[in-house]
Amino acid sequence: MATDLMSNASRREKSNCPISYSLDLFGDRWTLLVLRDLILHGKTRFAEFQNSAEKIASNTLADRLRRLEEQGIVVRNADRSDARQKIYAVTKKGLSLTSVLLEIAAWGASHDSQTGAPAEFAAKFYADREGYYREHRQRISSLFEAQKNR
Amino acid sequence: MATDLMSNASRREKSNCPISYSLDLFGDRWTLLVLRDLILHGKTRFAEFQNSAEKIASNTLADRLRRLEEQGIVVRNADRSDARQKIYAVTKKGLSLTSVLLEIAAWGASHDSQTGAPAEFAAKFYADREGYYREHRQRISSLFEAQKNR
DNA sequence: AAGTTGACTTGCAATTTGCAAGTAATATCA
DNA sequence: TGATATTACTTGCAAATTGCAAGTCAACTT
Repeated sequence: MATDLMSNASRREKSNCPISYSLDLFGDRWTLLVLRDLILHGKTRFAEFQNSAEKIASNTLADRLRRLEEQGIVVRNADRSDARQKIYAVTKKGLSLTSVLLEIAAWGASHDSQTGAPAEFAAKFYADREGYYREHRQRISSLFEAQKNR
Repeated sequence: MATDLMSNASRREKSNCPISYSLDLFGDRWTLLVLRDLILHGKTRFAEFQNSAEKIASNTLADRLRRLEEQGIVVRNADRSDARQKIYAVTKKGLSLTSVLLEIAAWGASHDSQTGAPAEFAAKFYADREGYYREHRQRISSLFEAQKNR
């Protein structure tokens, strides 16, 4: 599997567009799902990511985690009480992708008639994004704090 | 090239997650760049998309436009004054992806030291998203209005 | 000491993508 | 009016990415 950073985007010509830059880092089918698990579901271990409903392959997961780490979006630490386990957590840079995730979630929730998201979610989010962030900041940033104290 | 809808996501197990749903539709290296060109740069023709700095291959572009059309995110109309040309435009559903694009752009602009985005963009956007949307709504929705009147 | 667990890696087949070269239907030019 | 351009694609093939199943290997657990 791809070892060098950027191989994900190696075929695309460079541009100075910030959207293109972002997509080089997370514009693929899996990266944002891993970040969703980290940021919104509080998952921290390899096996937990594998257990998500979408069933990412272990080699792809390893590759995505490696890239995210190389980009400073996640950090990998050994678990103190069990050295086999590695604990993944988002950095501040990674946490700042929360609004991207929520925006994508709100769009999906509004357009997927089969969505599993709570019925009010999208409406509440669109009506007052800042309010929504404020309301959930505690929960979201607590994940980050937990990681800092390791 | 993939002809049937969803082949892009065929390998991923279904889930009821709205993020997963969204990524099935635009979680790849090219789709959001096409939407960027449509929504933020006002491009409307096949050749215009091909001319963007990232140099999408023509078969991939055709495939992405086809999928977006199948999903009701863009519409394709013949140009009245030149039947060779097709005019692509976003629908309301497509236009509602603007906030996703801007959120991704702001993140990229904040983290890419080489970004071509104006220096104040990300700061202004993060300081007051609603204000930013309000300020640019005219420009953005005019693209939509132009399409509606065809 | 033997078995289990967790986090990966490896090999190979199936898919997707990029590249270069078509093709087909207009439109424009001489 | 016939020849040449344009525009929006399609096609064939090579290269890159992904998924799947089966390891590997160090650290627990019993």
